[in-house]
Amino acid sequence: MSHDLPKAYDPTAIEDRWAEYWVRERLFDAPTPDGAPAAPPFTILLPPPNVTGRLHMGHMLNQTEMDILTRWRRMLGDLALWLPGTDHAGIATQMMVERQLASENKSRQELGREAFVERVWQWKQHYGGAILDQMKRLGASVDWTREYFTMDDNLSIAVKDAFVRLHEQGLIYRGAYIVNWDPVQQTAVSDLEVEHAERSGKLYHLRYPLADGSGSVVIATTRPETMLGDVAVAVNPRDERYLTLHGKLLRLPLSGVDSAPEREIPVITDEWANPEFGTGAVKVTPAHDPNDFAIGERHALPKPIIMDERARIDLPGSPYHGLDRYEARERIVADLRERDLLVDVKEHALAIAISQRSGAVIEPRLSTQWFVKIQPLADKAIAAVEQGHIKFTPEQYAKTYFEWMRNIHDWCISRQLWWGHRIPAWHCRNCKQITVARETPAKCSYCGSAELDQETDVLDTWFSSGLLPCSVFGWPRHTHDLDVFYPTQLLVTGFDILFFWVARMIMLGCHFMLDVPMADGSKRTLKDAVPFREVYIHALVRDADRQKMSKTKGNVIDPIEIVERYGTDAVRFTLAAMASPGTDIAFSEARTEGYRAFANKIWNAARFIFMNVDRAAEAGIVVHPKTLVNSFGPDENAPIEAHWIVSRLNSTAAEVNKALGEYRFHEAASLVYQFFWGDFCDWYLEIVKLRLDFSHSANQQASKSALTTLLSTFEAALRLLSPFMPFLTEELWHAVYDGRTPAKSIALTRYPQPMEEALSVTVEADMAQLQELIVMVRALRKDLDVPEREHVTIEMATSAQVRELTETNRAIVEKLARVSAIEFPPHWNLSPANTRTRSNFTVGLPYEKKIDVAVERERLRKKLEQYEKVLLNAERQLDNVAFLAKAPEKVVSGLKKQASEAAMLRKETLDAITKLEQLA
RNA sequence: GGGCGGUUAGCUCAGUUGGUUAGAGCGCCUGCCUUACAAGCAGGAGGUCGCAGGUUCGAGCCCUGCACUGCCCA
Repeated sequence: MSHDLPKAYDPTAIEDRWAEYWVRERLFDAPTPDGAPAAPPFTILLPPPNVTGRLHMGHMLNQTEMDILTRWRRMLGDLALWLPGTDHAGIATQMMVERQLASENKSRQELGREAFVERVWQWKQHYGGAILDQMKRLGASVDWTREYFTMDDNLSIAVKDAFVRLHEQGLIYRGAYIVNWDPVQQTAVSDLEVEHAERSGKLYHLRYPLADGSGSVVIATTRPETMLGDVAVAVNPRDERYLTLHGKLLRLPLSGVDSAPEREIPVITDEWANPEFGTGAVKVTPAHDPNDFAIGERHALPKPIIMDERARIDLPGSPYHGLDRYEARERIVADLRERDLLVDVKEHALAIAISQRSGAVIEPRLSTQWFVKIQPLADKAIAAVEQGHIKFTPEQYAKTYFEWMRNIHDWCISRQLWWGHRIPAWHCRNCKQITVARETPAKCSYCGSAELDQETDVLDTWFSSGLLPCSVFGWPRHTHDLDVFYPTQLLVTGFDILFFWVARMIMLGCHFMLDVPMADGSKRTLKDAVPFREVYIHALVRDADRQKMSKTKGNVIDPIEIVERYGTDAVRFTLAAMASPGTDIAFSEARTEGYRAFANKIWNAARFIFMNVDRAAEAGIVVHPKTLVNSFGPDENAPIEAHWIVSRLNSTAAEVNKALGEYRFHEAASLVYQFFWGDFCDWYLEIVKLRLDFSHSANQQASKSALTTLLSTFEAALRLLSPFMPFLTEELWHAVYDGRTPAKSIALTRYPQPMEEALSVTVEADMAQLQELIVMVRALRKDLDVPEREHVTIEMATSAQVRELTETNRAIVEKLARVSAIEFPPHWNLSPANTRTRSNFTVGLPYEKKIDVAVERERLRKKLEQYEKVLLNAERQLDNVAFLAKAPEKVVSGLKKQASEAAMLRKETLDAITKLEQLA
């Protein structure tokens, strides 16, 4: 047996090897079954990381959770399919390549669209696999044969098809509206890609003179430069200050172009004007403000655009033409001041919109874009969750989801980028009509002209990723994959893309899949049209001080670096152990260090076990690994620790399975941890050392039985731990079988399931009794300063039952508490300092120690206080008639028992104090 | 402004429909190189569960108010 394990666990020595093995052997491929699947499918889709991305802690948390669940479900026997892939990430990728071009002093405009897109593909071939390679290294158990990229041909077909269908259904329209314009990227971005921040700014009070020279109006604005696009000044109709001005014309200062006079604009009345804000009079710039746009619509005002795509003033002939918006602001303010039209400048906190991608301040801008009429899709998406076809964990996210979905706006899906799915619409040069089609049309479907130009805009990236749950399985074709794997079971993701992606998948999935019949040909209902049945939303990974990680703060933790230092398993375990639903994770290296120690602990337990297997083999006792896969249980005559550890294993398995089913990763992880370290190593291994005597004089049958239970329990415990620590368990599991494993990987074995017959309440209670005794003796030894290595005699006073238990298991107590003899004297002569009392027994240790009466008195006083507190609390309730009448019997009897125990302990302690005072 | 959360040991967090002495990891103190493991073993200290009321036989958990704090949306 290759049992020469190094003394300390070194993850770097084994992880690469297994990561490569898993991929090479295609262990996690889930080929499409012929016909109906034999096992229930467990399908899960990786939220596709940006193809430009590098793995960060959020990814690692997300993937750890998915991997734990997928490995678990696979080990439960499900047909587990985890699909990996990347997102083409329109803006991010385009930016990346443009930056690369810039370093070569080139621009995409110089290159031209076709060459630029070609260049992006080259970039993708080169660097696009980085994040998936990292995933491979971390051992994600995905099916690599099904890897997708959102710009793949088949997924592009789905995108085109979805667009055309929505268009045919009248759910796509094109129109001029105010959008969030990113002047750096020069594209529209969605509301969701815009962040709001508070900045200190200024509120300018400007005077607009009346055209007839009879006076003026003072308006307040935070953006004076937009005055060049003003078409009116609005006042509230009920604002008495301005009643006389209704309908009058104002002369708009600085609006002269070339030698033309300044424009005249009307004073209009609109409820939007808030008498409380500023001066109560507000300028109206319909092309550069969403609210002003609405006013413009209501009053049929013109909507002149005064800035170009880069947010520079675009008014040929104006002295401000060509100026950047902020430069223009300064100039305009200066010019107004010079003309005495600047009345006041006040400090003002303003909310500004920032483009998430480029960091540029968003310029609201009137432009022609493509939109999805979202209400019909949202209605289905709301119904799907309301009717329980999709379940959120934590539940509160359903509320957030509803809130957003019920206040949804039409979705602007066009982007002025080159990298992405080009909108399948063709403009006719002749009749100006638009032809939308799946294939490039030869002629205009309106006038028949062949002079067609394809729309230059591309689709929002989320339009394609929103289709993934259908498109990865071949939609719009009705494939067998769709029959088998759709809907997916689960989506694991972060709350930050709840609206971006989760909501859109639900909308698009519900909308399109309703038209795809079920495998048996029956009509699909909403229940099976949903893209996934459950959504588990995880929290944010923060740094150890709970700060959000950010590049600017410099507190970003690189998961790969941490993995290299502590091992993948330790990092995974840290994330799992801290992943309590709904709570952000403050990632702490101290915890990871602790879990590396845990891995090391298991490693060393294995070394100990293998050492004994080898020793046994030398004595001719061979435990065949083959027997291990069968259900096992110690024989009737086996000692208590054998029955106990098997019972603990089974109850732990029951709890872990339950916890994983409810996405309680932290609970599952700590249960396994507790079992492996606490029960298995601290207690069972120490006890079992008593049985591993393979000399000829020993009872070989008993030794063999002990070794079998030891090895079997360990093997099962490895399986229990495997989804959390796949590398370590894979390595040790192969070692357990000495290369003759029953499967290619521990990941392909079965997850431990609780067996009723292996659970024993009695054994667990008896063992708890022994543990309590051992802990008491150890504590007494410490108090009495007994040297660590010295063996001592102990005395006990207890019931016949506990006495029998203790005598039967004398060897255990003697070994674990370093006891040489246990006596049951008829009379108790030991001093209080040498005595400890628990509810079921009193134990004493005859040992001379100069007693510090003060210390001992203080110790007893504290104990007394504790018992009295418990007693008081119990009596208070037991004296209460209402409590006795209303509380459940179990609580009452439990409390009675507790009260009598506390009373007894209290008396013992009081006696001890009395004796102590006599000594002093 | 609207919505959703959080406040429990020095730190980071658990605590499932209210029910018997509120737990864990790390850190801290003390003693041990006990031949699987010093990345270890053993023992220990440490909490009036943010504050104030209320409901209940019973509240860390439910209700109201307050304070502080985080996030989302407008």
